[in-house]
Amino acid sequence: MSDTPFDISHDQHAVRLAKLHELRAAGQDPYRASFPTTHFSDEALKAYVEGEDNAVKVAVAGRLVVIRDMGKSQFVKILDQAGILQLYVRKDAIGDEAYVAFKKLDLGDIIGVPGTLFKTKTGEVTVRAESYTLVAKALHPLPEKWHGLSDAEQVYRQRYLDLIVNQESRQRLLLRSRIVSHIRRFLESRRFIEVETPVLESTAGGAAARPFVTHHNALDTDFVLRIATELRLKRLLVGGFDRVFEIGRIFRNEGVSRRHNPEFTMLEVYQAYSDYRGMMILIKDMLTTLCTNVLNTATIKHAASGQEINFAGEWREAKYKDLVRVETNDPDWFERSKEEKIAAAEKLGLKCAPDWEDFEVTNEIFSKKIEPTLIQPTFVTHLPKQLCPLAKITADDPSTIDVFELCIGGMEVAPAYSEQNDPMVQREMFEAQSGGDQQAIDQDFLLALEHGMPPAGGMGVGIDRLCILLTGAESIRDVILFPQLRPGGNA
RNA sequence: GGGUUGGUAGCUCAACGGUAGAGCAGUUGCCUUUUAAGCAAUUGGUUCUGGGUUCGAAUCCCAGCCGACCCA
Repeated sequence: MSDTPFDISHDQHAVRLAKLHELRAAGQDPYRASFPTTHFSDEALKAYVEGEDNAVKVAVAGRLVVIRDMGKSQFVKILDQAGILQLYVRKDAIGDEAYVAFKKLDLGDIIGVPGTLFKTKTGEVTVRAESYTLVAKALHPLPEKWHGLSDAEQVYRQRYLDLIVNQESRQRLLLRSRIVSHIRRFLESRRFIEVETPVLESTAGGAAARPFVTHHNALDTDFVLRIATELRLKRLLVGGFDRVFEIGRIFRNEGVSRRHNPEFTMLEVYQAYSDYRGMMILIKDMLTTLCTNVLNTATIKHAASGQEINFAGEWREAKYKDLVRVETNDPDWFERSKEEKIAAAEKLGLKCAPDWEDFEVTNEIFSKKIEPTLIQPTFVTHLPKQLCPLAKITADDPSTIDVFELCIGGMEVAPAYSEQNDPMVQREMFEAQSGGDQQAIDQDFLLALEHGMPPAGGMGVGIDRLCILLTGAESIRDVILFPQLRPGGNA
């Protein structure tokens, strides 16, 4: 900026603003309304005909992410949704005036380029530019090209920068999109219908969790954000929608951690006339086809343990009580008193609160000592009935329910039940759980059950956790585009 | 909520209590098939904020803000 009275060469934002004003002064619009493209970058690469340089015409557009200036020609790379594409821009091809302007472009600018495909001497399919259009000027510099953006806070707060500059992030989040898409297609192919149920509810049901509370002004009523979609979807079973699913945002007002975001995505599936055994087949088919169709592999590397997780072959099935008996090395564990259980749990290095119920002590052992060791896909079946009031009681053991928890990579990925459809039993289980608090019971749901709900298998799949597993991510924040952070911050 | 740890140039990172540096990016030159392109020159700082200790603080102490990890 030699004609600028002050030296702004150190201030990249000011330099870019000056270029913007220069363009406007020359009568050009640095923010175009549109630019017609013919190919995404991957399509352009495929469209090249081997040995026939400059035979195929394309028009591509994207963000400038690499500029290699060699005087009278430049190699640049643009990034679009599909990936990165190289362009070759020659002074003698686009004209002197346009070339001078092209040299003033900055990394981060978005350009549109018509041209022809050729292969460079190093074998990279490249667009030979015939002209170019600046379609959107970037006023801020991109993060460093080699290391990318590594400040976790900025990665989450300015995800758009992370997506531009960190290709692993980009790939991981695109993969999430494909995973969700596959799940939809898989279920639809089996005649499940996708439905949408309310996020705002009067009572939070279907799970045990603290809800977010909000207020409706016109109705002057408090609502809670849903903590599960279960009770709504079962009403649809009553209504004759025999196979339904919802991929819905769930909100739980609890801590944030590597495994928890206050809002997360849950798939819930219900299939009338099936049961938890039917859900086993469904989830296994869903995950194995997901692996073959989306990941193109039957095994994935488990980031935390380094083990290979194998989705092919038979999946292990184990009863909850058997796993606990083995872990505690006590065949009579379930005959012990609560005090004996607490003593044994503390010997295993666990802390138990004195006000815990008997089953909570056992479950602490399960979730802290057993679940983390279940790396290969494992169906844990027949959980104690206190853990879920919405499932059918096991016929030959009234202390357990007909359910499984699918554990993979040491995490609970999908719980499934034979759904309770006896309205009398359901009411008793709700009352036992709520401790007599009638307000906490969803009376309308019970009324629906009294109209007759077909027997059904139901299942919940934590989409975020599934994505952690399948993408090898270390944190839930890495598979959520915009994870929850405190407002404000430095970025 | 508790413990540990971090915040320095646009980005990635250095700097024993003693003049705050490098690479990339930027700016100015050279270069018409490059691959983190190259060569030469060069600009750029409220060291997160506020207190304190000290002759002197990016560095030590206290508080706060925002993260990360572990635990509850």
